[in-house]
Amino acid sequence: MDGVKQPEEKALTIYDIAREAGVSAATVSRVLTGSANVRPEKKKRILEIIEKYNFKPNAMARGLSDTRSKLIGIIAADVRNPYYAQVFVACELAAWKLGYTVLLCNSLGQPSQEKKQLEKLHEQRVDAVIQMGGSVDDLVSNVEYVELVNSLFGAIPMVITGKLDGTQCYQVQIDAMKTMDLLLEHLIGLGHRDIALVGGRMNVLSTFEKAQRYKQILQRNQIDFRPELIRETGFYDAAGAYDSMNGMLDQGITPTAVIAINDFSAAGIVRSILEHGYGIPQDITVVSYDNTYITDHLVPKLTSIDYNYESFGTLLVETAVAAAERREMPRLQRVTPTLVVRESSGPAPRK
Amino acid sequence: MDGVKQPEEKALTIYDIAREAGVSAATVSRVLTGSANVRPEKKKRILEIIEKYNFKPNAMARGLSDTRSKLIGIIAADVRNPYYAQVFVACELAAWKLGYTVLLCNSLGQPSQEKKQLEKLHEQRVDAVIQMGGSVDDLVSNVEYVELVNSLFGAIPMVITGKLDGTQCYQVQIDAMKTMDLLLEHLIGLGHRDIALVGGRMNVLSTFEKAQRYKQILQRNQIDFRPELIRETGFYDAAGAYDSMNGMLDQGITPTAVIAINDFSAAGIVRSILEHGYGIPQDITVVSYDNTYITDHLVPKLTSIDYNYESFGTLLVETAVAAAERREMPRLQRVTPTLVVRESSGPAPRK
DNA sequence: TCAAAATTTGAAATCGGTTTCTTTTTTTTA
DNA sequence: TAAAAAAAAGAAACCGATTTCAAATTTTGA
Repeated sequence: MDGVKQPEEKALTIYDIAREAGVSAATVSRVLTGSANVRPEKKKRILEIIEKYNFKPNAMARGLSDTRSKLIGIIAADVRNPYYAQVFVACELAAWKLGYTVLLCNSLGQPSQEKKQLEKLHEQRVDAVIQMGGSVDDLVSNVEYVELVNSLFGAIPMVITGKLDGTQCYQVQIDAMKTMDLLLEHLIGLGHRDIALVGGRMNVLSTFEKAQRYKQILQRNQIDFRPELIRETGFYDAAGAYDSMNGMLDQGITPTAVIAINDFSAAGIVRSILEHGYGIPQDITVVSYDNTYITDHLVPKLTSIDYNYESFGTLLVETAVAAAERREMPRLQRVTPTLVVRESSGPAPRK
Repeated sequence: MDGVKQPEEKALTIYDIAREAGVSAATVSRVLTGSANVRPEKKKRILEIIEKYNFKPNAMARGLSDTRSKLIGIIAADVRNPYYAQVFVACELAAWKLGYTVLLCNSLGQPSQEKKQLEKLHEQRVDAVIQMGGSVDDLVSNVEYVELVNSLFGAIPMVITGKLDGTQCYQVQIDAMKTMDLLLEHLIGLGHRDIALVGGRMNVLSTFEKAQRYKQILQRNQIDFRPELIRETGFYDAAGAYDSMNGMLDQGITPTAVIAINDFSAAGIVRSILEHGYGIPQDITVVSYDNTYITDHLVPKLTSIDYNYESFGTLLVETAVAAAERREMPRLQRVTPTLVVRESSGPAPRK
């Protein structure tokens, strides 16, 4: 093969800069960190040399010496799900502003993978870990994972989007109850009373909370709760929701509105409804969670709950950094969602 | 606030392990790296202690000492685009298998950001960088970026998915010509002759190549090239393609097939076509690039070009690691795409 | 059984920064 | 102008691994 070999070349060190500037390494370091005074003319000279070679101090050496890597580990269930991608990008931006870099790991729904990744992040000596999805979203916490987190916790603070019983993790949650309040207020306001809830798994904290709130609000509005309108699919994908919705419609159960547990599920639900010959929203209204770009791509565009990703990501990172720097932070914080109304929701049809 | 402060706790070191095992740190290190023999009974004892405390060696210290961080930096245009997310996850999996961890940066289409990120990755002393999207996809390479890459190249090998003139970057490309061959073979085989190409920007290498090949293949099939059927939108999003497709249809130009430059664009095109009262694929066939889950979510499901993400990601990472380890690798490698036929493509309607 | 060879092991240097502790230089003030 | 105070800068230790080199131990074989 017409192979090519990468040239070997070592990067400059602080000593190279020091030599060229005729000062000691300590002085260069002081310029780099700004931790102490350096005579202006020397400082200028050193900065010029740094600039000239575009010198960047070795982060490993720096991190070793001050035991701070300036790295934040992020464990997400799967960035291919735009929900996680949105949160991730928001985190990256926020981290960048604070001088931190992010290390992303996708657990892909495998608890064993989460463990390995957390250990790997520890090995990299990340200053903090943010975890979203996976074990930290389960209603019943995974004992093994709890143990690992606890054994690491003194060294690595963790910020999670759900909960992990028996740990001291910082929690930044989206107010799940509030999301359901917004959706049902919207739907009931439009005259809907037969409202289905499709997708997800009830042993996921947020899904469970949503379902609980759903029942509560129906009751408060004197609407009978019909168990057959809640469809737990086990997944958060389109296929599961599609099958589930097909099942419901095939059984002759026709709600006037459907709440999809996320945008992926909404895609499957929309397909099922259209294939059954119903119009959206004339016959059936569809609303969803996450407000990813999918809401914009489907026909009709979806009414969806927005999590305000920018502030969500910012809060996650700020909490992580504060914890890393051993500043005081509330153990639990909540982000307020909003409702974005688009084409897929309309008044309930007359019976 | 009911604030909480993170406990301070230092992680174990190799010296702690050595002390407890009654050996020197060097011996522990030898067990960790497997670089030299250690008497079996000692090795066993040391491993037990490591296991007992779940000790993980400090990656910064290790990296400093052997000048290998075992980190691969990835600069992507935007993981919120599922195309990049798919490639990224494939890279992460491949990297993990080789013992590397990935650092993800989203350049979000800003060249200044790319520069900063590349410098940051250098600061972290990543062993290699993989870049997809942004400057490395431009037909005309950005001089400033080329300079930066060249100045860093001795220290950090780069693998890119496009090209960067004047650099020695390793290239792993998707065979763009082949993608167009597959699509046109499919469409022409179905009887289509009025085939539009919508979305993207011609100063992006892959898009340019696709358009070139498009003309070539039409000519080869004695089909007149109609310039008004190529619509450069400047973007790779749904909105741009939607506007563009609306423009085309409103002008009374009605192709029987439309090639969308990516799945996002396809979403916009589908919407436009449906809103104009045409059926897909009865009246107009739509095919797209990327084969992300979006193809599955739209109604109808999209026929799309698949890049075989797993092998693409694997090749990117293997090239990066080989370059990092100064092994010989071909400068240019290509990945072969395939066509996935779904509901959105059908025979050309009779005139 | 004992010297020679082979294998293990530990002490110390090293990687490239930061930081403490002195020493030197500069500035202030009497 | 000289002494005291303040500021700047260098030498050296340190962070936690790996690795070289030399010393100690074990194994081999005559």
